[in-house]
Amino acid sequence: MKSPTLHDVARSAGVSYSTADRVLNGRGGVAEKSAQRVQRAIEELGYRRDIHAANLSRRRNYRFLFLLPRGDHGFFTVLREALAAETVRRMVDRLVITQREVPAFDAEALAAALDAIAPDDFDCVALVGMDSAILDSAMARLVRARLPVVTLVSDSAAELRRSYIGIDNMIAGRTAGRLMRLTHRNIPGKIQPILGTMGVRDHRERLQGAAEVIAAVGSGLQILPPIEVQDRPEILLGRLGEILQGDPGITGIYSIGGGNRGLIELLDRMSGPRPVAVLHELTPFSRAALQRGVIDAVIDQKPAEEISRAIDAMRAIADDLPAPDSRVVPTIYLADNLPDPNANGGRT
Amino acid sequence: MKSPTLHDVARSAGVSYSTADRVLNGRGGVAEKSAQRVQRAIEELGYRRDIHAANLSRRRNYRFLFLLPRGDHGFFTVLREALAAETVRRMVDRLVITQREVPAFDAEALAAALDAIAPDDFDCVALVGMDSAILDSAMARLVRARLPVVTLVSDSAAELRRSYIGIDNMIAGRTAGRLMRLTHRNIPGKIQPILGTMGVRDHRERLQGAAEVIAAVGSGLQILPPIEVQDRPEILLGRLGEILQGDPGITGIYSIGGGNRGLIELLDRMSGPRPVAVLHELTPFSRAALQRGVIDAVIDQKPAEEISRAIDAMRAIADDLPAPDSRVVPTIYLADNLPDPNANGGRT
DNA sequence: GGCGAAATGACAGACGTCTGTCAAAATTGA
DNA sequence: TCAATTTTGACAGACGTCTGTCATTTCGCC
Repeated sequence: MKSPTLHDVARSAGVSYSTADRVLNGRGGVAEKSAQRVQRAIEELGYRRDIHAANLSRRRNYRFLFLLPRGDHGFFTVLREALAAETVRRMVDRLVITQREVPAFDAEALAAALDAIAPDDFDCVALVGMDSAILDSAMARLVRARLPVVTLVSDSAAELRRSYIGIDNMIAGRTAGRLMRLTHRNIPGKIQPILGTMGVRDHRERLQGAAEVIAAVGSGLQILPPIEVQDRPEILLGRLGEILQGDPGITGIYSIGGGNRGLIELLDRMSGPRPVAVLHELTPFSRAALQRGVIDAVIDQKPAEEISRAIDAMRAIADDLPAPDSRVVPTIYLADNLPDPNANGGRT
Repeated sequence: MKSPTLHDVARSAGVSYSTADRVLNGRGGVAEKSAQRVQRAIEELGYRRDIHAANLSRRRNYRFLFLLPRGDHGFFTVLREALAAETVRRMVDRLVITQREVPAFDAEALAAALDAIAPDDFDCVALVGMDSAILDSAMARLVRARLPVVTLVSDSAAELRRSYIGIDNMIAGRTAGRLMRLTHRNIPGKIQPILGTMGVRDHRERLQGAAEVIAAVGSGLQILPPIEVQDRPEILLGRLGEILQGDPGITGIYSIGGGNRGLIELLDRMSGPRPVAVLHELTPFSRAALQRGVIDAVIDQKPAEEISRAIDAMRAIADDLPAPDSRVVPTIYLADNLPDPNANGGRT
């Protein structure tokens, strides 16, 4: 009934506890054949080390560092809050989580933050990846110092990071495209994509995914060249305003990332029928817009779930278990299936 | 840096470890003022008992029993598999989970299964609720025997169960309704609901939710009287076949529960444009149908997540912590955002 | 057979908590 | 004031693992 202990293993292998321990923890100084007998006993008995007893004994804490983008960017705020909630919830499990803020979209600053880490202070680091050679080499330095790194929300340096936790942006884009097709069923239309900048891979991928689905033969839909708003609401208001005026045939707007607030403002001011609007990331703004019917759908990557899974992955890494990548499936929120805003999103 | 131990608390309160322990574990025989000093010290130091050390010491396992419906009903199969996966994943956390199967939709059998439980063998029981006085009284007996119960997927006896983990079916129905409106945008249409039986509260609630949204003023949509298929595919094939023949104005089908396979079969055979089809529960069947474009959307309650949260709730109950209800938000799957079928769904 | 090195076993003390026992101290009541 | 209670403290052994020390045994080799 009860699971075997290392003492049981030792007895079954006909060796002393000390020897079994030396094998289990790879301390060396064990004859080959003894080691094999211990290994066999472990397998036969189905021994699993009691990780909690082990952690107790070694006074071990899991010290994780999260480097999260600063700023009132809606999504990052949600992400930081999710981490804060998870930090206290996981304290009981010996998780000591440190949250540091770094400037958003600034690879050099992130690299500098990495360089400032004392590798012995943490067991694993999580960061939001970016395409940048400077960041890559900073990550390489960390990894060389034996501090594992995982990427969160946005991947980078796939050979260096131990795990990526986030959505597949191509899938997110396809999902948006599918929503456009469903809302258009046989009716021809034009979809206007809006994005921060084509310089961000995540945005490019979403656009590509959406384009694949929207422009498929028989969809009757056409996807227009994207507007780049560079995170500046006035650009959005101006350019999109013009375009909508000039072409009343626009039946859908896909906001790929950035500029949600400006877009919502513009839609709020529109009179008469408005295009179908699909946005990314559930924030207080997009939630309110959904609820008052100004937009139709929000595709969300569930930051709370990403945080929770990232922590799981980091713990697996710290415990030397295989940590699989964790692809989060983007979820679709409509006006009716919004999560309870008070719930801490992730779990319970 | 490191968190205080009960020894620290005792020292700070000026009492012995024994006394602090007596207070912490409510063993009695402690003078009121000593108890207060200990309590104050606990608060001042922010003491949190090390639950893992405690469990180690008391040789404690969390013994949970799940009573899950038997049968190849797609959803229940997924649910059982999710539990099996979670059972092994959580073994490391001292969770000993027993899974027993009971006949599906059979309140008396479920009640009998409850009566057969030895209350001392488990720390908490999870079951899929049903409206039934017999079940209620069996639950009452268990609760009186000090064995807490949580409901999963479907609620019942809200005063007896300690926690409900599942979706709000009204919300699920509204979400389906919203999908119908989005796919119809201004185009009038008729929506045909299909359900197992009006005798199941979950189905009634979904229908009601959908009706609220579909029949709202200005939607241009009409909701037809539901077809009850009683889980018998031939009824569905016959009745729905007739109806579709007779009324080509049907533009949407909402399958509320049960009969998915029959519906998919029928849609597969249809030629020409088909109505919008929204189903519940992701199963191998509905997934395949989504992928080949025979249906448009699946509303899923994420069984793996429900299982995971149920376990969390049960553990909280066993540890005497408050266990909040956990409303799972129904999620929408389209052809493009399907989860990886190999992933164990829930976590990691 | 004897030497050195390698391998092994035996302990002990720790981690933070639980549980039981027993004696000493403090408090209460008559 | 004394006895009966109540309260308290001290201790020991446990849970399963880690870690270090030290003595003993075994082995390979000359």
